Amino acid sequence: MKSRIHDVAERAGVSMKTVSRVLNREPNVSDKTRDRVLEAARELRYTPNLAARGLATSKNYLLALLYDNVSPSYVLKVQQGATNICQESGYHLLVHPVRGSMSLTREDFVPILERLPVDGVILTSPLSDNPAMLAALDQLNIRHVTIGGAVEAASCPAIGIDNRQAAEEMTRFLIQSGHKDIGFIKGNIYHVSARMRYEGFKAAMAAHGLTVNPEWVVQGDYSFTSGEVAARDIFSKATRPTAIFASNDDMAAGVMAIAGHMGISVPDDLSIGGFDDTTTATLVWPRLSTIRQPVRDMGKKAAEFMIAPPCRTDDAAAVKAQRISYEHHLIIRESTRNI
Amino acid sequence: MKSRIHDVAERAGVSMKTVSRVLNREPNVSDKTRDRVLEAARELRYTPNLAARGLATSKNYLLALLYDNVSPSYVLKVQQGATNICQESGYHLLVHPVRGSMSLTREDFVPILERLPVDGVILTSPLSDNPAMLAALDQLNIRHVTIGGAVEAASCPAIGIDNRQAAEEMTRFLIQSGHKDIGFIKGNIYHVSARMRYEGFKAAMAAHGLTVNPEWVVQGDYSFTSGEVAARDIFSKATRPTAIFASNDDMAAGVMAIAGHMGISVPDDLSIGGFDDTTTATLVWPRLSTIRQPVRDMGKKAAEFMIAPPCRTDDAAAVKAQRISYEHHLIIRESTRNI
DNA sequence: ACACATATTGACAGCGCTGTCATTTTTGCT
DNA sequence: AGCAAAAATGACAGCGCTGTCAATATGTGT
Repeated sequence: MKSRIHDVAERAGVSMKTVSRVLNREPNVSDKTRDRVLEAARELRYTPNLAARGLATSKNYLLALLYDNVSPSYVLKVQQGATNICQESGYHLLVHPVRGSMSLTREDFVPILERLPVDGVILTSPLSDNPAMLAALDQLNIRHVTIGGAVEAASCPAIGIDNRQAAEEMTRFLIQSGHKDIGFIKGNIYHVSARMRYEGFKAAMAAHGLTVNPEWVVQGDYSFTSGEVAARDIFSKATRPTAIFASNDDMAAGVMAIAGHMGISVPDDLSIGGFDDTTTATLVWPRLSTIRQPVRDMGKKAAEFMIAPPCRTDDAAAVKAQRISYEHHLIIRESTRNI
Repeated sequence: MKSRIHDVAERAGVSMKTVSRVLNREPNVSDKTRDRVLEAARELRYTPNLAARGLATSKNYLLALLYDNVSPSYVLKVQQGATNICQESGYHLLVHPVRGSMSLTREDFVPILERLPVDGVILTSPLSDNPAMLAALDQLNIRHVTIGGAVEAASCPAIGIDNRQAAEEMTRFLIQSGHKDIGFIKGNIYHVSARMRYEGFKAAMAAHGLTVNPEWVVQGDYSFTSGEVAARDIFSKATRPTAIFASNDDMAAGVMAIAGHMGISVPDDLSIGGFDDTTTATLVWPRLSTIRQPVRDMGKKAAEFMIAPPCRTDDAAAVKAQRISYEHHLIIRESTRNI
């Protein structure tokens, strides 16, 4: 039924070790032998036994993707990218939700991580910036990479975008569309990305000599509902902004829902900007102008980092090469207009 | 650093085999010994080596969740349920997208499945009803369970809801709200669920002596965009229905977008019913009336089936117990109203 | 043709665990 | 107490693979 390396070796007339060498692309195998082995393997539909290989090499050929509470489409895209790369390298991806990560301590994470039989962990925001998680990973000496967290200051491979600059760009776009009265909905306080986006917003406003009306700046948590709450809050003030920049799409959708509810027309009475270009952005009507990040590519790159042999931590250049800021793109749709 | 079963055995003053027995909850261990072993294991922070265990038992302690193109929130919920159960049993979940599954043949699936080092596969719709996939699974003798496919006729453990009855219920609700002119948007033709929902719709209409206007029945594919296209189509006819039942939430959202675009007010001019109660349903405004299925529970049950020892296929009662129809619930929100 | 360096190949142990089966201990009963 | 049956425990092999290192084949320079 299931063929072993032994069978392939016999069929090819070589030793098991030679088969192993061919299969693992080790050097020092003559071309003739290699071909013979590959053919035998193909004929026997041989596939290596992961467990045995793992036992012998003390590798698991498994990566874990950890997430908490991010939008489904975001996780799924990261997942797709990572899975792609894993497949190419004979790895597999374990997906693991972590609930309520923000109230967990290092001691809570350790047992979770301990029983994850993986060679590397991919963290998505807000886990990316969770010091307890990072400490647990370090303690257990598990390789990891973060997505969507702080990139510059990262103590491990980190992948993200320049949230500050992206938020500036969106804000600038709104300003250039004629908006002066712009509201802002802040994201989850635990996400570094949320802070950076707010910074970017303030910077762009200041750069154009506009003042930020504190009544129109509301704390959200990246959820649709928090967007609704924030919108209600803003609309309850004496004056109304002509545009609202929500720091993610879900919250922007929340604003839109409330606007719809209150008979405020988007984009005629109110322009709305989002962030992330998740499926939500095109699901609502009018569709959201937003910032797109190459999430799938980020997932790919993360998996690549985890699969590649670890770079020596004393090689500063190599370490730095593991901190990557991807390009973002401003996507203009129907939720914003010139005034 | 990493402790092995050997260390635990030494510390507890017993043989490795006894430790193994305790850890695997095998019978025939005295309580005193068990306690001693468990304590030793705890002190040493012992966690079993999956690879070694897998090699010895020729099990992998891994399940795979295969999906193609379903809505992200749906997959993620199934995933959460399955992961829960896996964790309890020391299993792990591999998540694996399969793109364009409908044009793939058995020969295409075999290599994909072959290199999946798992003990069981969980299929979500439309994979659940894909004969090529099921054939490949059978050929490779891989245990599997389907979610959201046909339940009654299934040749393997199958989990779902009664789509027909659920669709009837939604239709009945619309009719009882005073609607007589009801349009229907059909789901992806490859999904058995889509056919059943359409059947249910027709049945309910017939049961109330209402005729289905073929101009208002449009083929969709479960995507948001197809909902938009279908809506445009329906709205281009001479007369307009007072309600549209889209066979999933994404398409319903598409209808809503077009309605918004065309100045058709929901629910005043048009009631819209969805299906699935995904996050989309509460993301749009007005929120969708829809049918909720216990997706997370279904994921849990699926994992349970795969982890439990296989039931003898000659035991008809046990086989039948592996075909489960969950209860659904009609959720009434703001997208529908009495007329 | 020879000695030597280099490239290729193979024998074998052992990764950490569990299944089998033999051995020892406990229990129940007369 | 004495015996058989049952329960608890342990010794050991081996799951399928790769790392180590020794053995063999091939090539090079004289």
